[in-house]
Amino acid sequence: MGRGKIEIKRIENSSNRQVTFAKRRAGLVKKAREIGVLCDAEVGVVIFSSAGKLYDFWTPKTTLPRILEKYQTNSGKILWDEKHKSISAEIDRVKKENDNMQIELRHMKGEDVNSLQPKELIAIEEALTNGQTNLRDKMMDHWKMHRRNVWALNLPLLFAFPSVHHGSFLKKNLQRSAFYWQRKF
Amino acid sequence: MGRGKIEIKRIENSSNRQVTFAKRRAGLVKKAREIGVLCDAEVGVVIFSSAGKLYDFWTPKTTLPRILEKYQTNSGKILWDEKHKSISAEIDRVKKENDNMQIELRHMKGEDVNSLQPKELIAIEEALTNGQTNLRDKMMDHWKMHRRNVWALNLPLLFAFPSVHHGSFLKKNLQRSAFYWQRKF
DNA sequence: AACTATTTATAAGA
DNA sequence: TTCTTATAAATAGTT
Repeated sequence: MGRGKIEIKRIENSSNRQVTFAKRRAGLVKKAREIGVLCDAEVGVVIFSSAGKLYDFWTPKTTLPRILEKYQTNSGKILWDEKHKSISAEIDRVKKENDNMQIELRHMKGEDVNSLQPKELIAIEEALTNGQTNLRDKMMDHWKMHRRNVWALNLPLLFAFPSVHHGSFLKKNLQRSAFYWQRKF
Repeated sequence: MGRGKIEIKRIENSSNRQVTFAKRRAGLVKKAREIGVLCDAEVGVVIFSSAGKLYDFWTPKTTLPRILEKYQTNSGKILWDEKHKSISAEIDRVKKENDNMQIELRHMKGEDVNSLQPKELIAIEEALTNGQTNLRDKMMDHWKMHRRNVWALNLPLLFAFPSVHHGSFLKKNLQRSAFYWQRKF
């Protein structure tokens, strides 16, 4: 429909292509609007130019989410799946991580260990022992720093320095250092 | 464009409307295809008849999720948000749970405890001690059952029964029960 | 950005 | 309905 007939294939001349795009885009949207009005239909048109710019038209009252929802319902296609897939994978990954940590934590509390093998039990006990050792070292540092601070401030040193031991650091020392260890900070 | 000019308003005669819908729908899709080819554009057309039936067209290689993603990017409209929100909240929740467990686990390994308050340090030590106690009970049960089985099968009891102790159950008993504790199961 | 010769789409008729 | 065709509308090439 013009001075000459054209073949339907990509217009190589860039400025011609751009002009034709603008004309036909307007035409397409006009047609979409018309069929919407004439036939009482819901219509959506989405166009991206080759430059990636978006043009769209939706019949009035038609929000995109609404049309998409209808689209999903009507087509039975699982529109959201593509998007959801990656996100679901992420959730699964995190949940798995979660489960593993939960199990590890429970094991370190001595729970759910009945089905474990001897080697596993030993590994857990070792982890607990290591944790205890590390923690006690840190508690000792904490205490030493406290003691230094107390000394520097020329305050009386209230409690005996907790000695290294193999039982419960807590139980053996809590009483004599009760004030220090129980204060808020 | 026809035998007579028509006003662009809803066609009241239902069968006329239906015919026009079919014709114009075909025309619209043809135009969409043409602009897609001629102008190297991505085009999508979605049409719902007044009866709710879906017709659509997408330029080849254009999946709907892809065009929607582009749509979102280009339009800045938050297409996915509603669907997204709940799922994102779920991720956040799980990730938070994850972080907390990670912290707890690290604490039980004696890591990252420098900034903790005395009370918190004590709680962790207590947790470790409890875990150890529980675990050792279970290990003891494990051992007892093993011993019973051995007895019932009338096999020689290879190792001494591990005695209760306050040090490392592992260290004190691993040597004498090495075979049992180290076997695969 | 307008114009207009043509092609294309389609309203009404068969 | 589907096919036909006169006419309206869209638009390719031009200005």
